Amino acid sequence: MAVTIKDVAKAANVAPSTVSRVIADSPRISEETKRKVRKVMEELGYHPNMIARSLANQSSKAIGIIFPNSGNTAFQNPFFSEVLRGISEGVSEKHYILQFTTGRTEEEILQDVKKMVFGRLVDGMILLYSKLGDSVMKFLKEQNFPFVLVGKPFEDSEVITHVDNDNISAAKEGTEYLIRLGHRKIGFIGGDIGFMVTRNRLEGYRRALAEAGIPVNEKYLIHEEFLLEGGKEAVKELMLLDDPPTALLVIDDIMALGVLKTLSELGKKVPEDISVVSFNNVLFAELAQPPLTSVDINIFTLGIEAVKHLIQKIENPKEPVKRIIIPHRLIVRKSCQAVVR
Amino acid sequence: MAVTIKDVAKAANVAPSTVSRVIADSPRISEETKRKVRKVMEELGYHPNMIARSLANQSSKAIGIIFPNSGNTAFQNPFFSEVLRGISEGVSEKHYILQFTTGRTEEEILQDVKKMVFGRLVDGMILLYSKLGDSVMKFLKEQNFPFVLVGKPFEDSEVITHVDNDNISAAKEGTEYLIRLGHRKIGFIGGDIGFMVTRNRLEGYRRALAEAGIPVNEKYLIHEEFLLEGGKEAVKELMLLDDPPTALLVIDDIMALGVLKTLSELGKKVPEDISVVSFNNVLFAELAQPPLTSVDINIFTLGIEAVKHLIQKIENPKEPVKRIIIPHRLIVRKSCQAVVR
DNA sequence: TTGTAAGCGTTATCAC
DNA sequence: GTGATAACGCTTACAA
Repeated sequence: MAVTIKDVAKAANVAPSTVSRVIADSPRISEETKRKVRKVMEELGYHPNMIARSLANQSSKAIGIIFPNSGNTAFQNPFFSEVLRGISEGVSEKHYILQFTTGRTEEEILQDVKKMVFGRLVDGMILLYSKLGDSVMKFLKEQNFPFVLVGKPFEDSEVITHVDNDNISAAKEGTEYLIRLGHRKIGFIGGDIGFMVTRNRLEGYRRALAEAGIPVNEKYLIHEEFLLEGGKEAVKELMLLDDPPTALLVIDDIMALGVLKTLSELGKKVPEDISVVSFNNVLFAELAQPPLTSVDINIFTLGIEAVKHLIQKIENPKEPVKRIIIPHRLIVRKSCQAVVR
Repeated sequence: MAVTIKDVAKAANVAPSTVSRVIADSPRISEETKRKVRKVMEELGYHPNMIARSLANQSSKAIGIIFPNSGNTAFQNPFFSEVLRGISEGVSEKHYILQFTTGRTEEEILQDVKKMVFGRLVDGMILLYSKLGDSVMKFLKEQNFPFVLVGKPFEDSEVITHVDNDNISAAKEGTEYLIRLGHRKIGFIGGDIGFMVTRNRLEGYRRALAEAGIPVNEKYLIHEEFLLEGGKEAVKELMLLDDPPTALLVIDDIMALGVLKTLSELGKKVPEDISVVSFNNVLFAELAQPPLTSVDINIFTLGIEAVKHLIQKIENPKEPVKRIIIPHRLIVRKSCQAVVR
């Protein structure tokens, strides 16, 4: 068995409580005893048992991360790797520890979350998606457990600290860019309409069209749950329309890659035959052929801010609810071109 | 404060130990008491405190995952997302929990690992890389702490349970495929030579050439640490050689994407002007333009097997050391073509 | 079949 | 300044 605080105490001829105080660097302990105890800790190779500490402190100094159903798409999408990088960065600085849900269905994830919350395994959670009627968020709210949402809540947004982009503007700007290039027939390829991000971006798209006096053609609207294969059929249908779009707003770089592929199979050239704007600006946007014009949403920062405000909330329960909006920026590359008349 | 085992005991008129036994579904408790206690647990909304349980059991039922310096490349590469999916799957089944290192330098990571090990935060670890002189693995070995390595150890491989691909054969086969297409001038673009995977694949490449009687041209060998940008200059130099290669073996799909991009900037067409074979077969290999011929190494399975054997080792310390080799398979797509004479 | 009590390794509240 | 001692919530001999 490993060396405990008691072993140190014995060897240093002090009480366990003294050792504990030395560890906490309590000002009420003399420098001399501190030195002595530290020396013994060193010699014996003492390391604190975090589990015992958690139990005594009623705090685990750990944060739980909730992914959308990891089985399918989630881990595939670099968005999550990138928020994770941000989160990791923040967490590391604050000396917290990271814990993950591993469930694949919403039900399994809920079980994971309950285990973490009730099991006192984490002090707070970061929810990486906002989905209509999500039972996980409902649970967190009911329990009044500290959490921050990455995304925009469907309701109670005055009560839920969240960090998000202004996705409506982001999509509006992307669409406006296309309109400025002379496009009037613009398709929208979105994901599951159950996710807030899909809705917001769709809304931005609609507003841009409205302001430009372009009626929305419902045939131009596609919602696919699956990142890649799924979009295929839909895109084909879209392009087979009598009056196919000359530009596409695609909700996500990865989906855009799928679209690019389908387009190339159909013999359509980007940007010559059709322009594409997507979102997120993950690494692969730049690597695509052609490089994608994409709205950068600062994913890394999303992660950093999420932990920052979560930790504030954990350490001060009276912390007011906050809404953090991370700026976005259209990165123009080579996937768009002015419409030829 | 939440409801504890004692509250349940009191409400059910039994001893705390009885409640504990009911939770563990001990056969020594009568069905009747079990029913009664369970009912009370339900009513009171009892949930076990995992921290307390860990302390009493001296086991956290948690597994730690060690990433290579996450700051840079690691999270960017879908390899890690994909192993994680596998690990996640395995872990979820066994009702273990996942914990992460968040450090960015080897030193920070080592600190994270020490905290997990000494702090009793995890029962075992999965090391996701094999690097020459790595202090993290050294530590794990010294402590005789249960871990499994994803990759091939540099030394002591009889002592370290590891799950790996036969990367030498994988690379040999990839190279042979190119040779069969008539290529004799084949470049090798690898990553950090400090990683075992780089060395093994280079070795496979060398063997294939040797068997085909093709001398190795050292000018054709490139080692770049950075996934994307890094390769750029090197690839340019390579292609500017008097006698440039007609085919490239690239260590990783993501790096291959960078290579594809650079090639296209140089006006070189793939596969017409130059053939490319890469490794890992992540999602993006298929999505690339042209779709990449890549050696599938079953990343997901790598993850699944890693947790499986780790858990065996955790639950039975006498479990023998194992070496698990996951099969690979060349997936032919459109990035290669026979050499024109 | 169930209860009692000690113990897991800390921290925190009192005393002195 | 430092030392006893009681938590924290659970498991597990050992008794009964």
